[in-house]
Amino acid sequence: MVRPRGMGRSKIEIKKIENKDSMYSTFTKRRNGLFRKVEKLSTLCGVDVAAIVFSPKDKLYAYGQPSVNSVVDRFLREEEKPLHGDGIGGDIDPSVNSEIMHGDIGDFVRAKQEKETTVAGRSEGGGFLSNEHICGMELHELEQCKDFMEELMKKVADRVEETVRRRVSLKDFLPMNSSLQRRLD
Amino acid sequence: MVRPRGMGRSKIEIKKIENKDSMYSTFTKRRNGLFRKVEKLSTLCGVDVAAIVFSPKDKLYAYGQPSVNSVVDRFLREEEKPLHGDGIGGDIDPSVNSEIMHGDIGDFVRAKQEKETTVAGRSEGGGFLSNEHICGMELHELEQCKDFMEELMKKVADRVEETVRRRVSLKDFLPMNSSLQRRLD
DNA sequence: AACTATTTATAAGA
DNA sequence: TTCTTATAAATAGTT
Repeated sequence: MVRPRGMGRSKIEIKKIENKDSMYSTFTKRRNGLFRKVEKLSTLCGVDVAAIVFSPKDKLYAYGQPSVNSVVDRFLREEEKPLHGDGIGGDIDPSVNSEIMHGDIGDFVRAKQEKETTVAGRSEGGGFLSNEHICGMELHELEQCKDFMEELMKKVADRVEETVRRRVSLKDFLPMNSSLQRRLD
Repeated sequence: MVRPRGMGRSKIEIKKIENKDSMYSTFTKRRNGLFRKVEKLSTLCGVDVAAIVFSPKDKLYAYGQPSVNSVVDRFLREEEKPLHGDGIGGDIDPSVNSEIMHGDIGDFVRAKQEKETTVAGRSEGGGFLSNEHICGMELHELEQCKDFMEELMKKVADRVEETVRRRVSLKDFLPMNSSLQRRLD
């Protein structure tokens, strides 16, 4: 049977798409494409990236590594600093850049990966706690998960105390709190 | 005149690029590519979009329509609304209930999820994050650890919300993230 | 920066 | 919505 050979893509003008169906279709495809790009950029370069998109119906979609909130919080902290411009539809190049090691979580994770455990903070593929995992858990399992994470937090907090040699409360782990950030920058 | 120079591109694995020169080059190219995508999506669909990127040296780059700040502000306002959760890597579905769109990013997550992993977090002994591990971490690594756990917390919280469909007192969770806290209060 | 072989993204259709 | 496929767009490796 002779299929009229698929029609391929045609070049389109970059201007608002008037046909609503086409527009929604394009929106979904391109939004997904954008998020894929974010993920790849983040993984390839070990950097924090986020994209925030409002749909034609004003629904919010956002994606970020390590999380949208952490990137936004970081953005806001930078914003507070003077000496940088915000481009309207423009770009920003804020002042100082410290020599912070932007190591991936994979640094400490990789060591453990030998034992079949992928920790996917930077999702290299459903890792340590994938969405599938979490969605497959019952409440009691979630509770165990909670307990486990509490334990981890304590360990980390303890370690921070040792390292920094002064009191560090768990509050310092709040993304908004800049004191820890300052020490790390 | 046919010049045989220039090899074409080759496919690359999506994992951290170790060679710094290549990495910086890739970072710049892909960051620009990302911003181009943002602009096109915004124009074609008439929507607000922003992308925030931190470079390997922690410099901030951002682009948005109509401006980064307006999109971020809008994002934050949506964030404050109750009944929505962060998903994988931080995709969000505010306002409207259910119809969760975790599938968006989840698409490629699923695709890579050929390898099942165990919820290794609950390791009984010497698991994912042993004391050894934590004590071997530098501050920047602890920071990464923090971010990672924040992400996990969100996933779990989100799952609880979906499961129970009512407010659940996760206040017992450690106060790691203010926005999470707000949602749960 | 520029170049170009390839890979990736995607517009139209089905 | 999902898939197919021709074609446009992005980009890795190199100069």
